[in-house]
This record gives sequence, C-alpha cells and structure tokens, in this order.
Amino acid sequence: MRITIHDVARAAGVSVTAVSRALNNKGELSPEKRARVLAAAEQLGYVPSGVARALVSGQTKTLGVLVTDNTSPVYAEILRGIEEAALGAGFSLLFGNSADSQEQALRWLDLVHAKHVDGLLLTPVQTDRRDVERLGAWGIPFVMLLRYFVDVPCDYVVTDNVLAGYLATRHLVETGHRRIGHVGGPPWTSSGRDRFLGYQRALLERSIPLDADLVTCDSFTIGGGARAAEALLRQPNRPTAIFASTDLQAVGVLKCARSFGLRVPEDLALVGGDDIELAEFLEVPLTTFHYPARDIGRIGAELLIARIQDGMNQVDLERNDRFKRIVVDPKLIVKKSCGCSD
Amino acid sequence: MRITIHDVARAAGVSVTAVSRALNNKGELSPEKRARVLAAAEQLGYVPSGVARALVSGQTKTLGVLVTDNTSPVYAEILRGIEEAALGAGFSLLFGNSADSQEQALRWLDLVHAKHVDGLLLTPVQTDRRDVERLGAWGIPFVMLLRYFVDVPCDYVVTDNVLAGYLATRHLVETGHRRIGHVGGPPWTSSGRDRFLGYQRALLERSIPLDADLVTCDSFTIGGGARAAEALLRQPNRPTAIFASTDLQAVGVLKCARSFGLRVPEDLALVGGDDIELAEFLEVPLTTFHYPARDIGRIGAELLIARIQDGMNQVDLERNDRFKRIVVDPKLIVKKSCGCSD
DNA sequence: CTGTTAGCGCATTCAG
DNA sequence: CTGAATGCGCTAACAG
Repeated sequence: MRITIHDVARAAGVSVTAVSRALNNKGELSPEKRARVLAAAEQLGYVPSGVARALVSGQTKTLGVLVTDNTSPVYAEILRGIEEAALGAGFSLLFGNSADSQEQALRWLDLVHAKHVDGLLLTPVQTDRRDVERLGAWGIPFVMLLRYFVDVPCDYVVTDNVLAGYLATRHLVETGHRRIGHVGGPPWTSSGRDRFLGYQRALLERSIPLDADLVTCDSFTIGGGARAAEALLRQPNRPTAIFASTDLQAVGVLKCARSFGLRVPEDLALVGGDDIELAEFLEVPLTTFHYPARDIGRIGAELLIARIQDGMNQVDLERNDRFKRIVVDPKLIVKKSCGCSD
Repeated sequence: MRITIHDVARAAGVSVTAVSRALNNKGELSPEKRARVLAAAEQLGYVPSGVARALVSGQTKTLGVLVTDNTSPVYAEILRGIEEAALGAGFSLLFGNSADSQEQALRWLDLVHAKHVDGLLLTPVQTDRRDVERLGAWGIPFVMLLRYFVDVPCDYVVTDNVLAGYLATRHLVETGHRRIGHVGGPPWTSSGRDRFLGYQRALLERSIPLDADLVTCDSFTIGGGARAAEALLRQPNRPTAIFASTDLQAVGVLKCARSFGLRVPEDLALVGGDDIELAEFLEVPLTTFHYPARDIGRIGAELLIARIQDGMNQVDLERNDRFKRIVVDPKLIVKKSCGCSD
C-alpha cells in the first residue's frame, strides 16, 4: 500500500492542505508546522504521486522521445544529450524507436499522447506527414531533430546536411576524382536528400556532370551501404570514389569493396558521414564529417522545455512565427579512407 | 482543451459509465448503445487519459529502464529488445542512464518511482546496494539485466560471463600463449568480475600461474581499454596476448598497441567481448564472444511483464523462492585479432 | 441493461 | 495562517 498525503497529515497532526503547502513550499504556513510536516514525510518515506499531480496540474513532467533507431550511434548520442537537459529540468523521458515506419511511429505517438507527455522530441518519419499532422491536431509542443520539413513551421535542430554533402564530395573532387559515386539514404528523408544535394552541388561547381548510374539510395545502415555499393561497383565503368551518406553505410561499402577485391583508398576512395566513435578504428580509418550529435539532442530538449514552461503551444507559435530553426555546421574530418594523403 | 469521457457521453447521449463500458468492452451494455458511443468517440477523436486511468487502477502501463550507457552497443541492443516486448504488451518505457553512478541511479529511481512505473528493468550500479534496497522497500517488481548479486534474490537475465572469459582465454592459451594479460572491467561489477574469473580459470586449468602484473581494471570503454593496455604494454616483460573484457576495451587496446608500434595479432594477440556489430570491420577484425543482447532485453521485459500481470510483488517472490535466473551461453567468434589462423 | 455516486491522490479555491 | 470542500478524468460498486 502506497503512502499518501493523508498518512502524512495524520502523522503530523495537520490537514492535507498543510502537507501540500509544506511540500510545495507555497501558500502560507507557519514555519513550525512546516517543519513538523517535513519531518513526518521524511520519516514515512513519503513520495508525492506524480500521477495524481499530473491529473490535477495537467503536466506530467515527461517528454516523449522518438528516434529512428537507438542502436545507431548518432541517435544514441542524441538520446544522451536529451537526457542531460531533461534530467536537469526534472523531466523524464518516454522513449521509442520508429524504425522509420510511419505505422510504428503513429502507434507510439498514440501511446504517449494518452500518457500526456508535455512535449515531444522526434526524428519524423518523412514518408508522409501523418505524424506531424497528428501532433499539430493534439497541440502538443514538439521539436524535430536531424530532419525537418521546409513547409511545416516548427522548431527544429539539425545539422547543415547540404554543406556536409558538399564538403565530403568537394574533398573527393579536389583529390582528383571525377567518377564519384553516391550511396544515399532513403530519398524521403530530408537528411538523405540534403546530403545528396550537397554532393550534387560539389559536382556542379566543378562542372562534373551528374551520372545517374553513380547515384544509389538505401537505408542508413551497414547493410544498406553494402547493397548500394554492390550496385555501384559491379558496373563496368565503376566509380573511383564514393561518398556514403553515413559512416554505417561507409562500413557497408568497405565490406562490399573487399568482396570485389578493391582496396580502400588505393582502388576506391571513400568518405562517410556522422563521425561515429569507431570511425577511426575501422579497417580503414574513415574520412567523414562531424557535427555535435549530443548537443543537438541537448539543445532540442532545452528548446522544448523552454516552450513548455513558456506555455506556448504550437498554435501560438504559428501565429507569432517565432519558431527556432537551429542549424549547426558540420566539419570535415580527414583520415585515411579518402586517400588524399597519398 | 482535452476532450474527456463526459464530452463523449454528451455527444452520444449516454452516461459516462456507458462510455467507459463501451470503450473497455466490459460490463453489460446494449450493442446499439455501444455502437453509438464508439462512433461518437471516434468522431470526436477521443483518447482516454492514461493519467486518470493510472490514478484509479494503480497501473501506469509503464516500465522503467535503467542502463549504464545507451551509447554502448550492448545496451543499445538491449533497449531494442525491451522495446519489442514492451510495445507488444502495450507498455511504454521510461528510460535513463546511470553512467554507473549510484547517485545518478538513485535520482532517476526516485523520479520514476514518483511516476508509478509498474516495474523496472535495470543494470544495477554495483558499487553499493542502495538502488536495489530502495526497490525492495518500494515493492516494485524488477528484473536485473547483465549483472546480478549472488545474495540478492530477484529475477535476472544475464550471460554466463565466467564461461565467456574462460572461452576467450582458453582460446589464447591453446594458440600457445602463456603470458596473457587481462583488461578487466570495473571490479565492482559482476560482469567484470565473472569475466576475470573465467580468465583465471582458463589459466589455472593449464597450470599457468596468475601474474598480478598482467591484470588491470578500467571502465568498459575505449578509453578504459587504452589506459589499461598502456599499463600492460609498457612493462619490460609484456604479455604476448590480451583478453579484454569488452570489444570497446579491445578497441582501446588496438589503439594503444599501435602507439607502441605493436602489430595485432603478430606482436600481440587480442580477444574482446560482446561481439558488437562493428567488431568485424575494425582495423583488425576482432575475435570475441557473442551472446544475444537483444534477446536478453526482450526476455527480461517479458519476464517483468509476466510478474506484473501475475500481480506478484517482490515480497511474494521472496517467500516462494520462485525467481527466474536466466543465463544464456556466450559463444566464441574467431576472427583475426587472436592470430590463431597463422 | 442503465445511470448515479464515490473515490483514486493531490492542489487549490474558499471560507473561517 | 488554516482546514474543509471541490474537482482533475476515469472506473467500479451500487442502486434502479
């Protein structure tokens, strides 16, 4: 049996109101009584029920966090960052993976909506917009991470993926490559598209025509990278370099290159993305770009918490056009896989 | 303004009880009314308040999950496994990292206790037992993952770490090594200790005396592995092989070996642990041991949910001595770092 | 079959 | 300063 405010009141010989006042330190109360209550509460090991508080206050002090896949190093980092900010502000985290499936995302969103999360941090599934539409309808404040929609006004924290793709590809161009393949991510994701746009821009800048045969798309995973690389490398006139959207995909490329008997970087230059912790310890240390994933999570959570505490809901924001769009710059990390030091 | 059961009742022209009955499909209710209620609820987009339900039922349909560090691949996998089982049963996950700090763990436990989690999955911080003692006092059902206490009766799901350490070390012995160093984990963790015990057993079996200079301990991270390896490799009579508790530590060993100009496996054989996804793609593909981390999470969650639904609390369990202690066997994965194929 | 009522634990009016 | 009373949204007796 859980002990309640009534038990404390009885033990301290006061009313429940007095207990509530003492514990929340608000309202008038004689110091003497306050002390008596606090002592009784301490002695009984009383813990106020968050559920009851939530029912009366309408605030659960809980944030929902929906990511694509927490086993991916980038999302794992983001989660850490979110936690840092949330715990500091007294918020708990209801966590879920979408696996980039809209159905799974919607199921999870329904679940946390029923649980009255005060706000939401999410990497949207961008195959369609049912998720963000639902959030809008519910009026729950939310902040997008890593991905955004140009025409959905909301807060988001992302890295400049166009710049990232550009830096990666330009580096390969400058190293002398002209047949540069691209292992892209799912085309419906803004991150995947933007990195591709950066790739395209770098080529354009040097007047290298875009060769459709050199552009592939697959999931942001090792397996996805391997499949995409397979399609690129089996071509008679195969690329001499590949820009893979993510380090995980780049690992897939490494694996595939090995099976083709190609050495990296001698036979195939390679640049990845995200700068995962293990990038420098791989078979071939990976040239990649870095951005502060943990900070993205932390900043997103801080922003969301500020929104919640300001009591601004999405509608208010829309009216005021006061959304924060935070974009952090990536920077190129040159290691061995691009072969530029040869 | 959130829409409530009263709104639905009014819209359908029935009492709130009727609505409750229709939605939960329990109690008597004419099919005709039921249909009318369901239609109204659907039409209004009504979502029952989990908070209110929790207050009355005493069940939040929420599980707490406390891991050491979600950025570590093993915990990330476990989290996935937990989610699989939890979502299927309609449970949400309140997530947190302890960073192996008892203070942080206790802070988080207080938080989720106030939120009335129905149960808890955790990797205990084993520096002391305040965490499990608190859980016992609260009477919240919990299941330990990856770590356990011999003298704390409770459910747990772990891998046989003694066997794991034994398999890893025996393999090195069989390859002809006699000076085998050990990069261990934090000595207060059961997983770290057990892997060391396995190491010790393998040596004993071959009558190789344990050399205290060859045993080091540090955190289960790349940095920890590098520091520990540094201590081992700078010795005049350095080991010819190292068994590192985890793959992450093994990566640290690789890094350190490189800085000493030692080639792996030619100058230094190496075996890691956990079989992280990237193990085979490292500078030197890692010989390691594997166990189903995701399954451990899933099984733990299933077990916990069964406990919750059976309504058995810790006290009942203690009386009945019916705790489940699930131990899954690890198996050795031979790659290149051990040098056995030479 | 149905609706009225009484809490779940708490914060917050509102009269004393 | 203080406490009794109200209600957050819902479920479960309880009477019709």
